[in-house]
Amino acid sequence: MVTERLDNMQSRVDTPQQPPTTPRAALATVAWLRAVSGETLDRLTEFAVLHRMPPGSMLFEQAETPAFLLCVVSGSVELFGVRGSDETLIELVGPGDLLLPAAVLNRQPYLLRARVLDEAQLVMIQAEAFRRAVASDHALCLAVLACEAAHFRRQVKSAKNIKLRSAEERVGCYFLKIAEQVLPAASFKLTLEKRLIASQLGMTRETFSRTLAGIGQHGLQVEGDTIHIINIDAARARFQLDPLIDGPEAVQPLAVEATTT
Amino acid sequence: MVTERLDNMQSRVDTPQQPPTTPRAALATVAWLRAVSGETLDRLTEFAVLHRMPPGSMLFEQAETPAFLLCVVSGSVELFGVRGSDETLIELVGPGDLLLPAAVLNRQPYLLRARVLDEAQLVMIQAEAFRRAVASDHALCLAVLACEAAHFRRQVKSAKNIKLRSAEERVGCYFLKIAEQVLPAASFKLTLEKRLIASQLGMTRETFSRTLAGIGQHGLQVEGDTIHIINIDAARARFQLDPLIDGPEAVQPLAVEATTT
DNA sequence: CGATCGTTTGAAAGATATCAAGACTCGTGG
DNA sequence: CCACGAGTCTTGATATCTTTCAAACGATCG
Repeated sequence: MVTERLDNMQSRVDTPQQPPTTPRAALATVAWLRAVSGETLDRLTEFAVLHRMPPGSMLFEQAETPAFLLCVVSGSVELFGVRGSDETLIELVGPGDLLLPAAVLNRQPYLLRARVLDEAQLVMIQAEAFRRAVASDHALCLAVLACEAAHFRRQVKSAKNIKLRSAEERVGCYFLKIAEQVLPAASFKLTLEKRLIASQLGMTRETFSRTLAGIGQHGLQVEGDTIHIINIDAARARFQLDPLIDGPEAVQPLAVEATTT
Repeated sequence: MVTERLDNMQSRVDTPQQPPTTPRAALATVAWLRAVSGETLDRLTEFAVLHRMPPGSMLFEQAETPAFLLCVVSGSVELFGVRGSDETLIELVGPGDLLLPAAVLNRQPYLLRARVLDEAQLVMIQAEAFRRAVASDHALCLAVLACEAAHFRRQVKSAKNIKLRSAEERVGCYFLKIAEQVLPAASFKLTLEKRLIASQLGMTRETFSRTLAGIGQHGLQVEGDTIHIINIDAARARFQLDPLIDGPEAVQPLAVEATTT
């Protein structure tokens, strides 16, 4: 039995020894900022604060103009598209990720609502300080670009998933993907509420729930929040994972070939 | 009567006096590269080529590893998600935009298939040259970041549109948005094939076609490829545009407050 | 003219959402 | 300790939406 966090958060294995206690120390835990100079990180965190927020905390509302750049140090944050009283989960954000840096950079309103899912530590950096730092520090700019590129590719994958696959296929691939990851194990537990998985996959909880039952016919037996891998080959036959949809999408620092001068 | 290009391509009004004849001149027409030094643009285009491609030309296939960065100078390019024999339009790209720079920067496979829609002029820049230039020129890095940010926000808007609205609402808002733009006019023509609009909006051509008929009840009468604005208030009452979904998303160069030194 | 491609339409099946009710979990306060 | 309330999950019945398959229509182009 293995417990697995979803896709965007394989980095769940992190849990640094000691949780950082200052904004500066928090940023030091972010892998893709490694190439950024200490001075820039100092400048960035000069007026920053490190907050611990309980689950359910609203971080910002759709249409708000960003005052801070938020960086998730630990825990997780859900980003919802909102329309009237309906919400749909657009992205789940985990340790080391920024919350909608595009809106902060462009001084544009947030397109999504952010709410804490698992108790989270967040670094809050003044929006203007962030913009200035990106504008003046090339290494930071490169790092943010890599971060933004990863976010873009995740969105494209999600769009393909929703537009090209049926509800059952989306659910099946979601589970099969986790199954392959934990594979020597015979079962795993969901770490995400079902209503959130359903929303992320673009369907109602009821449809998701029903699909769950039917999926037992394809080698994946669902029992509460644990999934038993009964017949992985049957699952593979029915649900074909596509790396261009289901593959991971980590932040990759820009690599340039050695200059052959 | 007004002819209008869609959303991503309001920049249709451009058509520079003389089409550029060299890669270097072509990049000079791209607005968001204005802050980039001439030397960098020279370096970028040293081994670049400027191609004119007829409609239907395949530019690259899903899963390919990028060899070039493509920049659209004129015309337009469709980006499809592909699964077996199914295609879905994920993004339409017009003059001044880059084709999936995220894949090029990260040396990752393309997630989409690119095909020329309207005859296009394209600058082809060696992928490695592009990466090196971004890594060494801060202004270019900033410009690409702004470009990528705009792309990300477009994807989020599209995801909200598809997950939060019904098929009829998506179609209605699509038309109403154009209607508002051309407003003193009483009608307008579609510049995009209906099958492409349908695909972009996440439905089949048949569903789209049927929805078209029903939409006449809400003040927008469809006749072939021209839409008559019969009753704009009825349309507004039924279809509520949301700037956080339907608003434009142009590339914005990073603006930093004046340094008060 | 015939071929191709995009569009429209019909009829039927299928997928998905909605509404409503019950089961279950979990934390709180009596 | 138990009962309660809130939230989640499941299940059933039903309605709606959407797709599928098929055919016909209309343009465009050699």
